[in-house]
Amino acid sequence: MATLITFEERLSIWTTESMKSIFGFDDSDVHLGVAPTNNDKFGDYQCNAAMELARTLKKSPRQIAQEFVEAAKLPDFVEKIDIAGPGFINFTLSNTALAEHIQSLENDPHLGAEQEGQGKTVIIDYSSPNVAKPMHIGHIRSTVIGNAIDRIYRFLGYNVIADNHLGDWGTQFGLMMVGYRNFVDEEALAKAPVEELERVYVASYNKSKEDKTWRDKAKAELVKLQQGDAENRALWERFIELSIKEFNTIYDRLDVKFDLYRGESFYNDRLPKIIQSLEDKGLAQESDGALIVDLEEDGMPVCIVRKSDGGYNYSTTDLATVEARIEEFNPERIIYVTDERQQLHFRQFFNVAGKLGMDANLVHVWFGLMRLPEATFSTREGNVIKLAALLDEAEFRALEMVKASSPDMPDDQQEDLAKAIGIGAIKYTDLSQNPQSLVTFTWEKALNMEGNSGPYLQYAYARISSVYDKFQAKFPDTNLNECSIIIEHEIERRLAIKISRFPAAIKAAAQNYRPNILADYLYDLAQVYSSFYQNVPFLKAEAGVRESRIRLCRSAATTLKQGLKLLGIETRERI
RNA sequence: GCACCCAUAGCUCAAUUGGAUAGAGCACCUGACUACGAAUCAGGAGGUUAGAGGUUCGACUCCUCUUGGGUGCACCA
Repeated sequence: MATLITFEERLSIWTTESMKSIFGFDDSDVHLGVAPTNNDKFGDYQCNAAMELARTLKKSPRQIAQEFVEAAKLPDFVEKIDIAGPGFINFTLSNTALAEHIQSLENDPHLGAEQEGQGKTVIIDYSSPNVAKPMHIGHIRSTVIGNAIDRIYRFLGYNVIADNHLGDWGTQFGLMMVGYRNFVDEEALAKAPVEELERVYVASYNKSKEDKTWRDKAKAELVKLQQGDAENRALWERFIELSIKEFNTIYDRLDVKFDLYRGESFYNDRLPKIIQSLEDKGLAQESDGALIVDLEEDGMPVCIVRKSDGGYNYSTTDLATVEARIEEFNPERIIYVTDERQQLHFRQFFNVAGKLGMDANLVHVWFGLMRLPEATFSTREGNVIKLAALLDEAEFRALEMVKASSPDMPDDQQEDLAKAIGIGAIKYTDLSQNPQSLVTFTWEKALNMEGNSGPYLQYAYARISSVYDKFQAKFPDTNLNECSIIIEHEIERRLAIKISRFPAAIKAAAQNYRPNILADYLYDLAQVYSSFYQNVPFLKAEAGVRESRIRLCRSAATTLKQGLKLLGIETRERI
């Protein structure tokens, strides 16, 4: 297994130790390891330490590099070392070592990725739609990004608990109760439950604005619900049940699975205790009838933990949620995936959690809002796109494409393929950009099927699969595992290097909570593969070279498939 | 008013977190299907990284200011 350590790690360990012994120091702030080069003409990995060490060693960077190169004994997997520019030390791996490494990766289900999460539990809180409101385009990012992070962490060996923290509690339910009893259309409810519930809510909300008795009635129903009134409770449970059922149809289409569906209401019993401990610690104080935590010292506005009417709000619920999660799961980390508007809230509540001594590493992964080229999405403007409609459209466009390019394929296979491609396109669009950037929604971009897109990757995968199958049909007696990979051609080398960097991409994506790092990597990999495919023969290559190239293809395919799976994007052997 | 975020090719986005000549896709131009699958490939053109200072061997990246946009800021979550 030792050979599965990445070249980057092996080289970094080696340069670090060599630097220390050659120049005689024990520890240093300087980063002595290597990084991948961004251009193959500089070799495969570079070490930049010489420049940084110039000051402390009082020598020129070139001189430091020179002394290092002369004194160091190269590891056997390095073919070449040279100095360039101001003092970059560049390393080129040996082709033999590279080939052997790729071969050994084939036996590892994790393709060389270190199982850093063994024995650690991580809770990921994502998607979290509100009960009785249909999921719309604003929910896609939390769901898709959260799910990719979920998959990546599982892959790294973490015990991941995916928790859908539904918005199932709050003042809106009073309005829902009265609205439901007066306006509901049972037929519409049977057809599209959540849409009808939303309509009911909006109608009730509008009426409450001009009708005070309506408002009072809603409030009374809310109090009854909170006090456990059986009838209201049953109705509320029905809202939740209908909502989850409908959300699940979306999650099924997106291949998203949660371990828990614990809404805010799950933590209700704990809220008074949270308030109590805030008061016991002298953290909370009365202000205008509300109970607040003053965060001025920490440079933030006050955090309200109990409203002047005695009700609790989401900061309190979130605190209780953390407390409960720590007690039950003892997580090493809790990751929240929400949009950027909640940054202040999370900073406040993380701060208060710390003051309460809650011992968990709380991380807010925020992403930029999705907007239209001309405006923001808003319910009032009526320009919101429902998530179901978005997925329908994606599958529809993909189906047209499949029918055009594979007219002879059976209908059910065309449909299955269209789903994989359509959903893949949507997910990839979202996952291939930095989460923390404002996203402008266009149908053209969301459903892009060419160039840097999900379908491009799926297509590359299908082409490899096809070649591989043809090879097996033509040479049924060849056992590829007995045929060595031989790296000679420049494009073979590029592909092998690319494959060997999969673990680094995964690691960076996990560390930064940015699936786009993985998406970028996979796109690069697919590009190198496509170039390989188009520029050198393999089925038609001479024996020996042929098997080597097919085996390299197989490695690329495995990596591509695994990587896409971690983004939640499906692959098909035939497109 | 205060705080957070953003600004990169005509458009949509990257840039291994401070490294070498800032890269992709779309659109535009040129070339490659009688071929292991053209949803592809090979190439061309396109940049004062919003602007001005600073930090250092080195800045799209860090600091300060300016401009332009987004989002929050006491009882909705």
